[in-house]
Amino acid sequence: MATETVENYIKAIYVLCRESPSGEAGVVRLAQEVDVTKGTATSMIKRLAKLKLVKAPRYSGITLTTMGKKVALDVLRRHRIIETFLVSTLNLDWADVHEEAERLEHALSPRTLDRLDEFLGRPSTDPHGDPIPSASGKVSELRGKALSAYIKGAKVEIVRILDQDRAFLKFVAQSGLKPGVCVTVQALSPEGDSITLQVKRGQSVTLSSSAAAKILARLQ
Amino acid sequence: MATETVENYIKAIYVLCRESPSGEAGVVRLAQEVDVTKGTATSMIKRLAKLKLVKAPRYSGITLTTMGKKVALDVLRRHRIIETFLVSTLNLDWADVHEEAERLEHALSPRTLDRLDEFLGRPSTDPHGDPIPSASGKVSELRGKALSAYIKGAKVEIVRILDQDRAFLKFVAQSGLKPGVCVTVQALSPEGDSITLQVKRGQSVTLSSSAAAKILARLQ
DNA sequence: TTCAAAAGTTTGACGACTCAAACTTTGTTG
DNA sequence: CAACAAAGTTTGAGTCGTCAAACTTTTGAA
Ligand SMILES: [Mn+2]
Ligand SMILES: [Mn+2]
Ligand SMILES: [Mn+2]
Ligand SMILES: [Mn+2]
Repeated sequence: MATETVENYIKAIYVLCRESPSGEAGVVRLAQEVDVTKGTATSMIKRLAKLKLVKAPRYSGITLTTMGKKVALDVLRRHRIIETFLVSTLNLDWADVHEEAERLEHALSPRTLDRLDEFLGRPSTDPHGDPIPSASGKVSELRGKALSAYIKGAKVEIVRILDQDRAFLKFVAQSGLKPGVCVTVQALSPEGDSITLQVKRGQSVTLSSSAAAKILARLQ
Repeated sequence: MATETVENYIKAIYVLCRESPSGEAGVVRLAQEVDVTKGTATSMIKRLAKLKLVKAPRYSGITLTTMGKKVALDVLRRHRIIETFLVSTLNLDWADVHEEAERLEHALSPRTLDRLDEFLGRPSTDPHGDPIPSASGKVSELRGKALSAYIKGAKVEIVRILDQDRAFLKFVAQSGLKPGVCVTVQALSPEGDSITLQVKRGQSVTLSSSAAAKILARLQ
């Protein structure tokens, strides 16, 4: 089995590859993500390559091998099932569960994970709207577009928040923008670089475009 | 915070001290318990002493400091609450949960532990009858005497199994001797070194004295 | 009392993970 | 194109946790 550290690097590489248009991860971003120096990240990447989990040509981008992807989706599945449990069963705060799951994801056996999944009713997304990979390693990442991509008057349902940052999540929850909530695009201001949403009758929220880009929604 | 390895050593030392009549742990037994060589255990003990978690005079017995005891009870609390959850909520097998808790016990934050404890209704013992230390670090170890200590005809209730070994736990469960069950001492055979119990009307079980010594019960 | 076996310690070495700091390559940009 | 910043790599060193094997101390039988 991959060590806890290895799992963390692989998961981070997976997420970075998703995010980047080139589909490759970079050393500096990876180092930031796992909170080590870039030298440390470089040496770990060499080890991951030896373990056949990544491909990393010298001075070039990092990508996961098929095996690496499998490990990443496995960790992600554990992470998201745990988050779901912490929120829906133990009533922990939406914004706090990421950190906790970050540790617990490495300590669950397959059997216990499956029992937990069963207990939760086999959920398809976690509390942030992130899709939960299946036990066989399949995941449907595509659901919804960024709030900033909709036109004025659009009635949409929030489906996913693409950010684990506690402060951001607190703000999102405060604004009543959790997944499942329906909102209307009230105004778009390219000059002001912002978007205004009507959450409920009489309650509206203004977000910067960069914030709106991290909130996915779908029509109706 | 103490590292996972440190927590495991401290917990093992606590348990060994409980078990031994002298109240002290030995290096060889400790090494067995945490599954390392005795040389490794010795060097770890030196580190634990530097951390002020144990007292360990050279060539003599190991004891926990007040701080060490606090750490041990904290880990034990986490371990037992997790075992309770795994059995009573996720329906995992009585005999399997020890291993699982052995890993999870190091990954729970105090807040999550408390929520879990609350969710479970603040249980006072785990599925094996082991007492759960309070959040403030108090525990009542004394409850019941070994089955082998009762006289013929005694009607007793099983309260605790002093062994985490899977095979033994499977056997105990098979025999219907889980905590909470009431049995009658049917026969004692000092020659045969065994004890026979009536579990239900018509169903009886014979145990060796050494097995019976690991099962605690109380009158009535 | 003696002395072997058991208990405990020391030594030298290793793998995993990390850092700081010096270094090399790559990609812009004037 | 030159040169410079950003990205990536290398080097040397340190901590943690571990082993095997040689060593020392304690202890309990003969
Ligand atoms: Mn993690
Ligand atoms: Mn999430
Ligand atoms: Mn453990
Ligand atoms: Mn137990």
